[in-house]
Amino acid sequence: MKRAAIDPFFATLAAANPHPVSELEYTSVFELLVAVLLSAQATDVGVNKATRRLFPRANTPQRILALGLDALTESIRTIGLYRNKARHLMATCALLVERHGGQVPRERAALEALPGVGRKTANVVLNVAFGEPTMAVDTHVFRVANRTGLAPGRDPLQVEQGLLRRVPAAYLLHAHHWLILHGRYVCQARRPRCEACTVARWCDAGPPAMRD
DNA sequence: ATCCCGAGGG
DNA sequence: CCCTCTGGAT
Repeated sequence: MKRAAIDPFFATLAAANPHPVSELEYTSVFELLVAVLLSAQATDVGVNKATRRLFPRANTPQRILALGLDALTESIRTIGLYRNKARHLMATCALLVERHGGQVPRERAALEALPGVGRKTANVVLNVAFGEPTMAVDTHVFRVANRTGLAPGRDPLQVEQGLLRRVPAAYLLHAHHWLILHGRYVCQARRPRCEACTVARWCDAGPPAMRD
């Protein structure tokens, strides 16, 4: 993708999604952290199904610790990788209580020190909960950035650096959600819906007939 | 590089 | 059947 195309690319996505909100359901920073931790290799629909069972039973670190590993595991059993996620979440809750007064920390290093929390999850929490201009690179962002030529890279970190360099500052705060929504509903993995795509004219993979 | 791992779509 | 889904730990 040409550099001059990047601004109109995001302006078009922004116009289509005036309020780019996560489709994950949460009512606190801690619930956001849990939802994102559970979202690894899972759909938002699947995450919401699990958190609708879990949060009424326990939606604070203390309550999850009190719930116990077995009950926690049972509560999220419908989601993929659920045993690892339950173990990680339990350990994360223990750390939050021991080191952070039961609060979700705002520092990247502290976030990434939590079991089950890697760079992508930390970037989401920093961006969505604390308003920092980070770029979380998940499967959608990775695919869209590569396919369109917006920010090509072999691994997520490389794509993240490319996006931080290339995405205009005005769009940086919401670029994460725009790229996810675009990837989920238009630029799908199996069969990208180029015929319905509003930014195909700037896309490296767009049909030649639709390109500038 | 490999493992984890259910649900939904094609 | 196969692939994909807002990855992280070993």
